[in-house]
Amino acid sequence: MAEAMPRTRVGKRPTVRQVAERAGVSHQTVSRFLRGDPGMKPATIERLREAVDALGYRVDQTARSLRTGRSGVLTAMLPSPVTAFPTPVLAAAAEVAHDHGYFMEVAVVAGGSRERAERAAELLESGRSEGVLFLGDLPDGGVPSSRDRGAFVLFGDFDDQLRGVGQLADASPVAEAIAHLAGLGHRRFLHLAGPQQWASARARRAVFLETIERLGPDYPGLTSAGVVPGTWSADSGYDGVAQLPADVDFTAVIAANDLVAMGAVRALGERGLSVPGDVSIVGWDDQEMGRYSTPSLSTVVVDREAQGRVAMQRLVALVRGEKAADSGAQINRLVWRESAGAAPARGR
Amino acid sequence: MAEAMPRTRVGKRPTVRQVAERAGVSHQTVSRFLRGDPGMKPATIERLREAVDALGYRVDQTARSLRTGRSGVLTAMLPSPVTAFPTPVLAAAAEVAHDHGYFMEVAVVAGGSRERAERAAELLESGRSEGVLFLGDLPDGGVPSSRDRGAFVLFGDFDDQLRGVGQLADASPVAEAIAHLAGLGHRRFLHLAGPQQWASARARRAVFLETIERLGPDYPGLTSAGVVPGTWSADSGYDGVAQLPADVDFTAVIAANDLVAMGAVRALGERGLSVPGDVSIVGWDDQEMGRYSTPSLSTVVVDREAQGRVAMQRLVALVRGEKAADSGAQINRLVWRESAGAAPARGR
DNA sequence: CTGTTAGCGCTTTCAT
DNA sequence: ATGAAAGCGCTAACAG
Repeated sequence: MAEAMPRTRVGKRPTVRQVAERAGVSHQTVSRFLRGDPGMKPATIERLREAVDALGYRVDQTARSLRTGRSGVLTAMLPSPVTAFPTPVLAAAAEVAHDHGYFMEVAVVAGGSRERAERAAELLESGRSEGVLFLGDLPDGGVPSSRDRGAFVLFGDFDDQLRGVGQLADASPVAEAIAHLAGLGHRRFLHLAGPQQWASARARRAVFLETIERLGPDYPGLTSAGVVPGTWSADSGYDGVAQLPADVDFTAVIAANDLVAMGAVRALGERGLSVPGDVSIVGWDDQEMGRYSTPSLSTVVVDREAQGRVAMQRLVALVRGEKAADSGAQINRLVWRESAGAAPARGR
Repeated sequence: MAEAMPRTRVGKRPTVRQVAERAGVSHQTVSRFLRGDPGMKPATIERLREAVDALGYRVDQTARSLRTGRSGVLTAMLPSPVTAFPTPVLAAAAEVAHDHGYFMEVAVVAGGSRERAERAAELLESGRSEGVLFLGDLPDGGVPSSRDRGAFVLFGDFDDQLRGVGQLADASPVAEAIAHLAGLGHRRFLHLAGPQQWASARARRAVFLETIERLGPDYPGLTSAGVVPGTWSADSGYDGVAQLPADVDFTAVIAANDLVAMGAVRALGERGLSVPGDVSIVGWDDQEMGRYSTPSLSTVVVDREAQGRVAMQRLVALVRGEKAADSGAQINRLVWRESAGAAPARGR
């Protein structure tokens, strides 16, 4: 029962030497062939191609890595208590990695940012990975900057939705939304903020406050009705509104994301406030469901592919010791749907 | 400018020999220590622990893999044109892998099932991974059963939502939903089916038809108003209903998932039909937004953690040549919310 | 343009 | 309970 299985390696894979023998060359020449060495006699190449095919030979990546000291692997690291992750981000990143000759693996790490930093160090120092891309909230105590073994770490300046954080401008759609709504007559804005350990949540909150301040002179009466702390969940949006004191007055809500917005819409309804009749609301993410809900949600469309691409380009550049090209791609775009409209007539 | 970076290995990592020297033992003994060999003198152990700590030594996984022939890596493979993937599934799988001493990597592969099968073979045969877990729709032409190099492949009998497919019973909530709704007076059921290359979509469709048939005798007049082919998207649900001929008569809809359900709700509304006043509808997935939408969606709650766990347990068992324990966990649970209710009074 | 010689860092016999 | 020798499959150097 507990007899250890023999673990018989059924069909040992062929090695360079076997290929060499079959092609009538030295194993070294095979190696050259495998790496696509430019200067080789066409005849030799042909014989080698034949031998490789016939034997079904594949390079042993482990052996190659041992010798070269490079694993050819880059890691995207996800925090685990995130319910869903947009695969377009990952797919785009993987594609970029692939184009540069790397294999991208994803590590899903449960626990806090400490655990992730730890795992990253482990991956790097054990030689499994050459670089780590931190997705999600930032590791608290910074990032292990272990440069040993040629390993690099791209500091996690990409956020949950992979919002770039370097440029605070990335939360600019919040400013845009406020300006637009102010133009429609709205004056009192509420912000349902996301979890502040996430850089994107912080950015949105900051832009919210700053914009209200900045636009004040242009729109007399423009004020913040408050910033309600919360999470990324629909519950949070619902509770945030439901637990608001009765005298809080507002006609526009900037929600941390679409889920929060959806929760808020329901809570508003239960308070007898209709959207967009009494209150306008804007989310973030362009979740598919929000396009068909009633009301459909005004939101910020995020270019997930671009996020993944940009992030991975930076990591690849870093690992190679090059300088990352600063692609100024426009990643976020505000779209207006049913959940936002003109401010209600004055006087309640 | 274009000067190739020297790629100086800044701080070459210490090896077993350095540790051995410092601890005054042979490199061999270090190896034993690393693998936790039981029979060792406590004093030696202590000296080794000290040396390892002091030098900041970490095992070189690449070298170890080369020698042992086992990479210690298992791969979860995701198809790429899937907008979002529930991380709980991945997290649970990763945890199980970890508990068994494996590292789980995720590979996001763009393209069709052919590309994924190809990539799997590559991973296995190159020795990077010891086993692959196919998530998402099934590779068309079966799976590469390469047993070389001790590699195994868990055939992808897990679906998009990781619905186990072996037991068709897994779509049983559909049967349950129909029975419940029939009890509430519904007689004409419409099915908005998911993409049929996904096993779970096929299963739901099959159970739908089979249940209507089976329950016919108990509920006179019970019939299918049709099965509308579609995808997993909200668009699909919307179009499916919007393009229905005017004379199609039904009071209950079984949707492929929540997105489809949400799209359908809107299309119904535009046809002048209210949910659940005129039509009841049930989705699948328990998407967070559906809990707060108006109407909130009746749906099937899926235990994502259980799915990930079960899947990985099977893979680990397979790789080790053991037999997988058939955990009969209850994974799906129907919940009733606002979108479903009694059938409207007869006679339209 | 191709072959020979070493050796990456570790673990696995086999001694002692 | 520990040490010595050998080699996993590959590529980097240096010859030829």
